[in-house]
Amino acid sequence: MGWEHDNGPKVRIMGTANIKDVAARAGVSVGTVSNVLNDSPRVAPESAKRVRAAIADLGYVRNDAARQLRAGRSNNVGLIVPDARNPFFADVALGAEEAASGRGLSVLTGNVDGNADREAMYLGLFEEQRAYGVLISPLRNVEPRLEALHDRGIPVVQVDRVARGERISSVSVDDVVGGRLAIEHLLGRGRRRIAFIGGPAGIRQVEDRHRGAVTGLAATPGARLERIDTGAQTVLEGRRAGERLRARPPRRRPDAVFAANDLLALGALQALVMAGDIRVPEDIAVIGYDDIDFAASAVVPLTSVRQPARTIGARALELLLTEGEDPGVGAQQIVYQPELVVRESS
Amino acid sequence: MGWEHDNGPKVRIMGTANIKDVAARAGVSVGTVSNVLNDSPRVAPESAKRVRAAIADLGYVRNDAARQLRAGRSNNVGLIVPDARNPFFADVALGAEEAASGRGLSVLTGNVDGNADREAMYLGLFEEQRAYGVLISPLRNVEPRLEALHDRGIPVVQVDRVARGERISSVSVDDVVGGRLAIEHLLGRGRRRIAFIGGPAGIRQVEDRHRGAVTGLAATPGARLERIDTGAQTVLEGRRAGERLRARPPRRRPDAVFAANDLLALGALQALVMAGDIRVPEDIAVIGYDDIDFAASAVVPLTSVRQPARTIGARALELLLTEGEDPGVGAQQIVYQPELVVRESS
DNA sequence: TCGTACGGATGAATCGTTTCAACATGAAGG
DNA sequence: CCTTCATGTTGAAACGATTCATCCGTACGA
Repeated sequence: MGWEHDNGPKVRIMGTANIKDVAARAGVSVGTVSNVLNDSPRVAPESAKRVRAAIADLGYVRNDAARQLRAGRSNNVGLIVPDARNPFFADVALGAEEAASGRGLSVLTGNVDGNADREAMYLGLFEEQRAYGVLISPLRNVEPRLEALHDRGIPVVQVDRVARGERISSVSVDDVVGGRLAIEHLLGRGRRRIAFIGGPAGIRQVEDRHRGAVTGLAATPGARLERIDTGAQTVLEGRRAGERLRARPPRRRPDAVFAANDLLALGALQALVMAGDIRVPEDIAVIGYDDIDFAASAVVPLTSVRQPARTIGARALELLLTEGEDPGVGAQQIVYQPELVVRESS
Repeated sequence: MGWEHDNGPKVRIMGTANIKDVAARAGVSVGTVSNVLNDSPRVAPESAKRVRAAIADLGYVRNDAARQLRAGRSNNVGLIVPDARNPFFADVALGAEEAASGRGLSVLTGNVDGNADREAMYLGLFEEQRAYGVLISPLRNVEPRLEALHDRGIPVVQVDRVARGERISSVSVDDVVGGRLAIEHLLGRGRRRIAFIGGPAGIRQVEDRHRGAVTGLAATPGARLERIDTGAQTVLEGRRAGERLRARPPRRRPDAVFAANDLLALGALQALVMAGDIRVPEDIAVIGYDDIDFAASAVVPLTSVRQPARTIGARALELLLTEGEDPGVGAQQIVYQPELVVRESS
């Protein structure tokens, strides 16, 4: 190459070295360096040592973009969650991350925060990045979009929502059953005027849980279900809904509240007991959904419908792997059953 | 090219089309397609229309790896959080995401879950990906690592921790002041035997808050601070610590608990009041840290030290931008002041 | 008529890695 | 001495987008 001597000005700025520089410094070819990087067995120990020394000297770090370009796909799994502030999804993420580590995959999470545009943005991002796969708990129905990813060779698994079509896999919990469990529990406690507090209409989880509640109610004559819509599924919105109930004259209040998730339930619970004139569960029973950690330490420990969040995340990632390895296998729908956790609030 | 006719077998499998295919189909050069993709002004409307039609027909999606390879950096900002289950970090993330959107950047979050290996893994990942920048709330001191990223041209901002060196920017809240605020509040309520419950020793936030507590205590003779170490900063660990306190004979119990974060505080609070023989705050006052949403809806609404989580995230991202645009500017250390939020638990 | 300016379009070079057919070397076997 | 085999190593091709010097027409002014 003609610059063995006078290496002063040839020194690259630290951190810009590429595989060629490493090869030159170690006195081997780029192919050999690449073999060392991917610890292929076909490298003599002596060469490997020199290569590793050169890497350390130059502060070389592999350029993943080039690697991906060549490979055609990346080793990142995209996880798209509707609301990172909901601990339920943090748990799902944890399950996925645990399953991914050790298999050379990394999970990168995109937080949609209830915004459909951002959901589309992250889907586009992972598509452009040719992610190894995508896990998504969609806000609304985006299956056409997901099938497009699938066709591009990016495995997709829907989390917390059963896929309608037959091409996308999913891992979920039966929310209709969960809603029914909740309502039957309240009915069993003698409650008849029940309020359902739920996030923006159209959100699948909300609708399914509501539907389950309606179903469960049908068998009991005289039982009523009122629906209170909220703008989002947050503690704040729950509090607002609770305040609206508290503002009513006592006899127009429900005798039980079923919230579509624990954030709403905790907010509502707080608003109800705040003034002290309403007792939970005596006057109004409250039940939530997800059984997040905070449910147990609420003003009144919260009855809730538990979902196996971590298991869901882990299982979803495993489905992704099987599809990634063998794209031929058909889609699978895995449905877990929810579990009622009774505490003092009901 | 010789295949204008007989386009049957030439049709690419949907989703594998590249920019050349688009160019061929639109009857223009790849350069022109690229110009359309990056909406450069130098394209005749007519050509642009044909290109867009071709893109739609072929289901073309840009390959980000190739784009990044050429560009030398990506448009993704990596956010590394120590514990996604702590709503505080979800809020920080939200702040960063809001600041990023609209500037063509996406935030991808890596959850370390208290595991230093995974922290290193995500740092390596974002380095290999040549991320636009990295925001990190480090578990322990990783500044050497961060400076390496910095030298490679990847801006780094430490979140929730003041940088020691002068090369890395940071956005944080003064945890020593926060610890002092908490302890002074408890002292002001007449408490003298205080227990500090904190995550694994060595975690910076824990140590700073503890240090602040010790400082605040010094002025009051007769006041004692006991330290109870936990293995992690979770609700569960907090509950365990609370149970240990409850198991003591009444006179050996503290008269106040200061927890290093709200998760610990909520767990401890729950354990303390569970049996009913301990009253909060009469027998034992409890104060937490972060003022997460759930603090207000706890068994006994929790007094806490508030940090402006969203602002921190947003500000950190802005620092990243200024460094990204002009790498010459020096590092900045932004420190916010914490704020005491008094509720019923103290 | 010639020169020039300008809006558009072109396509080869480039980014950094992996892959793989081909090659070099030495040892073992006939 | 000639094959055959195993073990390492080589380096050019390929991945797909962006960039930029160059080129093509056309219109306008002198």
